[in-house]
Amino acid sequence: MEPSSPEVAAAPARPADSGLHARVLEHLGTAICGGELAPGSVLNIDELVDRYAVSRSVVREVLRVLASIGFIEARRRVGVMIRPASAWNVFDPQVIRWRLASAGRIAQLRSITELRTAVEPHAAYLAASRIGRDEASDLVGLAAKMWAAGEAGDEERFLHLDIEFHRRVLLASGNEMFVRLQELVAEVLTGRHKHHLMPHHPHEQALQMHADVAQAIQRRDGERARQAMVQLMEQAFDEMKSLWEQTALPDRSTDGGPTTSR
Amino acid sequence: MEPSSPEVAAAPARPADSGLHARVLEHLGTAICGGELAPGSVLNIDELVDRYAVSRSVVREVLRVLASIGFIEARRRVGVMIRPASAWNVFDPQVIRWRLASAGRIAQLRSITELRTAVEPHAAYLAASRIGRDEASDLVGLAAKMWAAGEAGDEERFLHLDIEFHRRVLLASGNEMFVRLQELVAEVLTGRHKHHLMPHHPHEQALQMHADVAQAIQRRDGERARQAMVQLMEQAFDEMKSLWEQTALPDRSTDGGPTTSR
DNA sequence: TAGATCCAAATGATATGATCTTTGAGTGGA
DNA sequence: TCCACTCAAAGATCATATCATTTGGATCTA
Repeated sequence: MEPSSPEVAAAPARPADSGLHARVLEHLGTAICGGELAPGSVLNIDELVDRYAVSRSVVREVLRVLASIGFIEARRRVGVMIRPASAWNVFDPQVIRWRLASAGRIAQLRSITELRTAVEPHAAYLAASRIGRDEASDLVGLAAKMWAAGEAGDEERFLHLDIEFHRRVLLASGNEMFVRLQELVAEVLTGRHKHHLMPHHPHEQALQMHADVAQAIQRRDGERARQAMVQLMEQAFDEMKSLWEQTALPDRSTDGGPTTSR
Repeated sequence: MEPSSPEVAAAPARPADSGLHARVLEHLGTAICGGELAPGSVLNIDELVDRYAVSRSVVREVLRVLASIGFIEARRRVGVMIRPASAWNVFDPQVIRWRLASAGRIAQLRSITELRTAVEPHAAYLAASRIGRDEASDLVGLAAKMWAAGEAGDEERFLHLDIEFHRRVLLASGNEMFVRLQELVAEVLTGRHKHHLMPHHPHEQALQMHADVAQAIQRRDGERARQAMVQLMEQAFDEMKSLWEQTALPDRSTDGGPTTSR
C-alpha cells in the first residue's frame, strides 16, 4: 500500500472525511436528503452492516448521529424509520451541505436567502453599536476592495471579498447565532456565483450599498446600516428570483413516481 | 385511549429519555454547556466508561453525537477534547435546551430574542402573501382570544395563545427554516413568563399589535404586517431588556448578595 | 365469535474483549 | 541541533454475545 513515500501527494482529510464513520454517514445523509430513502421507509441495522460492509459499531454510531439531527428514529422490533423533512434540523451545517448537493438545492438556497434577508439587516443594525474601531475600519476597507475588484471584473476575488464582508458584519453583530449563519451565507453566495446569477461587473448600486453599510456601521448609525443592508438583500433576492421561478413548485402533493424504492 | 389504572403515575419515556445513551448524553451535554467541562480539557473513553458505569458502545455513541454538534473533537493518542462555544451548533434544539438550563440562560434568551426580532417581521411579511384563507382566519381569531385572555388577566392562557400565535405566523411564512424557529420562540416566551417579565394585564398596545399583525396578514398587506411585528418585537425586547442589564455586567459596586456561586 | 391473555420472534440496546490505525513523544545517531 | 526511527497510548473498528422491549399472532376464556 503506502510505504510512506516522500511525496505524500494526497494526504488530505484533516477534519472529518476519511474513516468509515464519515463515509457511511455521508452516504446515508445524502440518500435521505436526496429522497432516495423516502420518509416512512424502514431500514435495519444488520442490513446496513451488510450493505456497507462495516461493523455494527460504525453503523450504530452513524445512526445515533442521524437520529440527533432528526433524520431517523429507531424503534425496537421495527427498525430504523426515515423521518419526514419536517423533523430535520435544517440549521445543521451538515444537513445544509447535503441539501445543497441534492435535488432540493434550489429550495435550500431560497430558504437561506430569505433567512439572510431577515437576519442581515438586523445584524448590520446591531453591528453599528457593537463593532470595534479597527473592525469598522477593516469593514470599510473591505467595501473599498470590493469596489476595486468589481471595477476590474475580477469575479473570483469579488466573491471572496463579498463573503468576507458579510462574515464580518455577522461577526460584529455580537450575536453568536448570527455568527453561525456566516457559513450559510457563504454557501449562498458561492451558489449564486456557480449559477451565474451575478453580472460580470457587479451593479454599481450593489457596490455603493456595501460601502454604505460599512460606513453607516462605522458611524454607528444603526438605522442607516439596516436600511442599506435591506436594499442589498432586496437586490440579491431579485437576482436570484429567476432561480426559483424556473424551478418553482414541483407540486409535491401526490408524489407521482414511486421513485427508486430500492 | 388510557385503559390503564388511575395511578400509573410515572409512565414516562416516550421519545428519548430513558436509556443509557440519553442519560449520558444529557449529563455530558449539560456539563459542557454549563462550563463544568472547560474548553480544552480532555477526557478519555475509558474514564467515561468508569464514571458512568456503562459500556464503551454507549460512550462512543454519545461522543459521536456530541462531536456532531461541535461539543468535542476526538483525536487519537490524545483523547476527547472539549471544544469552545464558538464551535457549537447553537441552532441545535438540544443545545438550546441545555443552554437555557445552564448559567448562560440569560445570554441564550438574549440571542434568541435578537434572532426573533430579525426573523419574525420578515416571517409576517412572507406570511401575508403565502397564508391560506382559513389559516388567516384562525390567526385573526387567535389574536381575538389573546385580547380576551389579556382582559381577563388569565396569564397562563395568554402565554399559550401567544406562543400559538407566533407559531402560526412562522408556519405561514412557508419557510422551513423559520418554522424550525418556532420552538425557540416558545422557549423565550415561556422564559419571559417565568421571569415575571410580563405585566399581569398585557399592555393594551401589545394586544392591539397582535391584532394588527393578524389583520394585515389576512389582508395580504405584507408591509403593514412587518411593521406591526417590528413594533411587537421592539416592545418584547424592551420588556426583557432588564434581564440582560441586570445580569450583563457584574456591577459589583452595590453587591447585594454573593448569589449562587454553586 | 369476540375479546383478553400469553408467548415467542424480531430488532434495537448494551456489554465485552480483541485487533487495527494513527500519532505524540521519546530516543539515538549523524 | 536536528532528523529518522521506535514505541506506546488512545481512538477506530470489528466480532460476538446477551439483555430488553415491542408486537403479531397463537391460545385461552366467556
